[in-house]
Amino acid sequence: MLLQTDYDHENRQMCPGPAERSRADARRAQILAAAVDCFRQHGFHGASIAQISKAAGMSPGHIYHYFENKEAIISAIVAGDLERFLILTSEIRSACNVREAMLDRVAEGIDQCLDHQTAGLKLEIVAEASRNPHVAEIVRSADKVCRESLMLTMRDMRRAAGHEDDDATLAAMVEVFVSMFEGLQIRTIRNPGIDRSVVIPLFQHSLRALLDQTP
Amino acid sequence: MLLQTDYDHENRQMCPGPAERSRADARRAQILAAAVDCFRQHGFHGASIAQISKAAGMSPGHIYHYFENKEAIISAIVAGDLERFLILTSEIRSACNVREAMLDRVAEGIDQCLDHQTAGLKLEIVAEASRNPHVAEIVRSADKVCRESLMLTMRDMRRAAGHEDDDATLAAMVEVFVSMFEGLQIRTIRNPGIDRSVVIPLFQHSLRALLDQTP
DNA sequence: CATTCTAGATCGAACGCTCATTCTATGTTA
DNA sequence: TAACATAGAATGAGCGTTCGATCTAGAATG
Repeated sequence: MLLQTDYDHENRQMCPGPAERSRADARRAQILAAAVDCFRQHGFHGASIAQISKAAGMSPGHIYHYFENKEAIISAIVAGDLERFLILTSEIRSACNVREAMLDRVAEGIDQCLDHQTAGLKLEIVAEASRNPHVAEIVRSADKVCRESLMLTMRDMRRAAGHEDDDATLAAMVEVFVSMFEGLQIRTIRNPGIDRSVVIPLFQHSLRALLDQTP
Repeated sequence: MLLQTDYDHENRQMCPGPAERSRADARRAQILAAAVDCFRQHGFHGASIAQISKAAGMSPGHIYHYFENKEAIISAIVAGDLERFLILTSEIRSACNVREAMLDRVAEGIDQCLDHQTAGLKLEIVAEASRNPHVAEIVRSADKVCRESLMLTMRDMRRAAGHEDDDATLAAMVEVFVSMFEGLQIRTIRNPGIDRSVVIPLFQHSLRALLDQTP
């Protein structure tokens, strides 16, 4: 939803149907998929429009019908990435036993962080955010939403266990919680031989200690 | 020591003295400092030789007297970065009470990870390693040394507390341990408003749980 | 001590290339 | 026919890198 220039031009007689409503949206998705591929392989600045256009099966010039410039493609990818993350957190939040749902899904989260391709692009995005103010703003505002969602989740979880924490403590819990996962993205680059099956139980142990801590 | 082409040409009557022995080494350091600055601001591929040469106060061509090409500059920075990390871990290892030394230095480590400038460059390096095989090799071989050093440290620490762990468990402990710190580097970009004074005690709590765990 | 020599230090213009972006012409579709 | 889709060449800027010319400081020479 973010960053989608309203471009609907009457929208094909009311059928928002099958994920790709208009030809324009299909082309847009096609470009984004190709760009993700290229950015993974060469980085934001290493990948050229020529490469992306070749991967997307169209001419370089044609890309500019759908995106204002290269940075707009980057922004769209970042926005899509974070939209997906928001969906994940809202899924966790809607589970009946949130604490167990969280711990159960740790393995899934770890596997996602350990995926080399995914991790590479995520790191590329953060590195870009550390110097590109426009990307930084997208990343930070979405991160804020994610943190707030996680804070609410944790407050419920802690209340159910009889703890009442102030906001600062909850925020810190969220930071440490997220740190561990995001750190794994770096780990998988620096040590591709990491053994997931041994890391998972340790991870769960540490998370339990974090979530159950008494101040 | 790494990446220093033997370039001594008789070395000024035997005085390896004050950190910068020859003029060439001084220039080299000057270029590296300027490059670090530029890379932080624009990334490895966003920063140009022209920019770096201006920041270093010399002509573009002159840089090529000291570095074969741009990637050699990147490699030198990565190598220097990791050399410093190795010094840090060896310092921790040589403390008398290693466990307490480690927990004491958590705050220091956190502050370092939370430094926006440092974190930005570290992330740039990892992102580059995720696609540049040459950088990846430097990063991974140094990471291996660091992990081995940390494993030995942890084994001693755990033995002193009466635990005997196998290598896989120790390796996993190291991974989770390092994950938490490296994750902070991402956190400080995604949420610059992070409150260190609340995060530190939580961090220490979680680390204690990790280091003292009974299998 | 003055002069010449020389080799490294340094410069900055020039090269060839690739980039992001633009523009015009043509194809397609309804 | 009208509006949009698409191609691909053109543009100009900027890139990493090379190269020949100049500068400089100390060694060699007288």
